[in-house]
This record gives sequence, C-alpha cells and structure tokens, in this order.
Amino acid sequence: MDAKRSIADKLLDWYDRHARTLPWRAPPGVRADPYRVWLSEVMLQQTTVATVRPRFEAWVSRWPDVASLAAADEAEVMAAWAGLGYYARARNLVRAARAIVADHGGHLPDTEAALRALPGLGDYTAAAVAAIAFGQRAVVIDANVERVVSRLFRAAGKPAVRAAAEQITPDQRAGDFAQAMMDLGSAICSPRKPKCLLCPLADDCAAHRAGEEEAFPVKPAKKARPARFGTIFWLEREVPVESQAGATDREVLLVRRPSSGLLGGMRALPTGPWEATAPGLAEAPAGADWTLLNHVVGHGFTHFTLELALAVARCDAHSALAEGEWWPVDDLASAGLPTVFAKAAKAIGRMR
DNA sequence: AAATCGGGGCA
DNA sequence: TGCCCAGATTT
Repeated sequence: MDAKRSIADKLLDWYDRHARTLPWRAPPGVRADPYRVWLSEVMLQQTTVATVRPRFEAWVSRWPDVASLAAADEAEVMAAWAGLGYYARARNLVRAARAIVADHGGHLPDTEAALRALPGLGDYTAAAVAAIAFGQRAVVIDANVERVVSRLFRAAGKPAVRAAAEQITPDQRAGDFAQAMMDLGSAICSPRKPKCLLCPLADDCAAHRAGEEEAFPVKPAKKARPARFGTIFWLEREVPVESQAGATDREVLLVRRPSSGLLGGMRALPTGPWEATAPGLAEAPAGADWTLLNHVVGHGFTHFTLELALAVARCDAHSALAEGEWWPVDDLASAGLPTVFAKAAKAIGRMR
C-alpha cells in the first residue's frame, strides 16, 4: 500500500480521470450552478441517475432558476414531478425557492447551517450543496459514501461511518471528493459484486483485505410489506366538440388528493379506501351504473403493496354525480398522474 | 427510534 | 421477484 498518499488524494486523482459527465455537474475543479446542484440533489433522493437525467433537463428548461421556480404555480410543479415519487420533495422545492427569494435575495445560502434550515434539505442535501456548489468542507454521507467508507474501515453503524468519513474528507475540493465517492460507489464499489480490481482504494480497504466486502454496510433486518386492496372508479362522460358539430369528446373524472399523506397534492383517479381485503364496489360514488372489470392494477409502495380493481361507468354530461375535474381522455398524459393511476388509465385504454 | 413517503433499475 | 437507492419529515 502507498501509505504516503491519502485516500482523498488517490480518489481525487481517479475522479479527475473517470468523473461522469452529468447535466447538473461541472467538470472536476469547476464550481457548478447552486440551483442546479440543489435541484439535482433533491431529485436524486431515493431516485436513480438514469431516471433523473431527462426529468432534470425538462425541469430546468421550464424553471431555469430560483426566481422562476418561486413564481411557479404549485399545481404545475406537482404535475411536472409526476412519476418521480415522494411528492413532498416537489412541494418543498417550491417552499424553499420562495424562502430563498424572501430571505436570501434569490441566491442559495452558502453555509451548511443556512441550507439545512430550508424545507426539504436534511443533513445530506445541505452538506452536498455546501460542498459541491460552494466549495465548503462538508462531510457528505449518502448510501454510496456509507458503503464505501464502511468497507474501507469495516465500520459498522452510522456513528462509526460518520467518524471515518470525517477523517478522510479533505479541506480542499470537498465537493469533488463527495462526487468522487458517489461515482466510485456507483461504478466500482457496488452493493453486490464490487469491482475491486478496478478500485483505486483497494489497497486501503479493510473489507477487501479480509475478503468480506459484501458484509458491509451492515443493514438492519427489514419487515414484511402488508398487502392492501381497493377500487379505482373510472367515471366517463361525452361532451360535444365545440369546433365540430355532432362530434363528441370523452372525459374522465379526476380528483385532487389531500395535500398531506400518500401521493399528497397529486391529481388522481377517484378510489375507495385501501383496506386489508378487496372491497369491490363498496363505497362507489352513488348514482352511476358501475361495472367491475376483470382486471387488477398492482403497485408497490415503500411499506405496503397495493392491488386496485377497476370499476367503470358512464354518466350524463351535466351530472353532478361527483366533485372533481373532467379531463379529456385523449390528453390524460398531460394530467400529471402518479404512476399507479397512469397504470390504471393505460389498462383501461387497452380494454376498450 | 420508528414510521411514513414512490418508483425504477437491476441481478 | 427481492434488493437497492445522490433522504426528509413526522410521530
């Protein structure tokens, strides 16, 4: 082992040669746009790079800076976030953008503590933005860093990992160091079958020397996910096309979910309650002739799985059957529905 | 400290 | 299928 060169030096040399090019990232040694760094870090919370990349590009085209996001309509922001999940992230982005305009002159604050005070920025994101966007020395610990560091030092538990990360974080280029750890964790130090032959830190790695790379990080046992069942109510009507005499358009009833809780603030198809047993047509909106389709939409959430039966009905164009928003069926893609409802709409479209 | 909050990539 | 992830907030 080359004991004279620090882990940070070796890793930064590796990063200078192998850094990924990403839309929110500046080349090694160059400072990136704080707004783009912040947005990317929030999008990347529990979400993979491959998923985020196109969504990031579309987002910055529409809201290129803090001021435009602060002035955005929240319903449009929520629709733009559709499919990414953890929708509180989108609501917090708007809240934070407005706080940055109100309290910081429209510029992100450059200290970890001030960033940490903004909604949606926890320990990780505050440290990441401080380091990557502002060059501050901050200790950035995400799942990649936890995996790399726990293996380097055979460190078990978050306090031990944090202490070790503190030790190896350099005073200079802390942002590049953090991004280098993420790239290393993504490309080399993977959860399973790490590519230690390609690793610039293999000689420094205690887990590698012991041949027990996959024993780290130590993860707590997880509990089983229960199943829940419900019914989606697809209520459709036909309305005349103004520009074309005799022609009609189909519209479906959408609702807005409560701003807090599961899928909070999102446009959605109406559903009954989600219970431990299948409810069928129980609690269907009254006054329509419901048909229960022979099809179920399945969806996995973090802490339970969901199976939704599909019920369809038609109603009069002027029906006051239910509260909500009538949406053109042919334009459902623009409604910004969460994935579970997009799945249901697609299934019904196939069955018509 | 534990529960809540989605979704997609991948082996 | 099961596991994993560039986590934060609420309870």
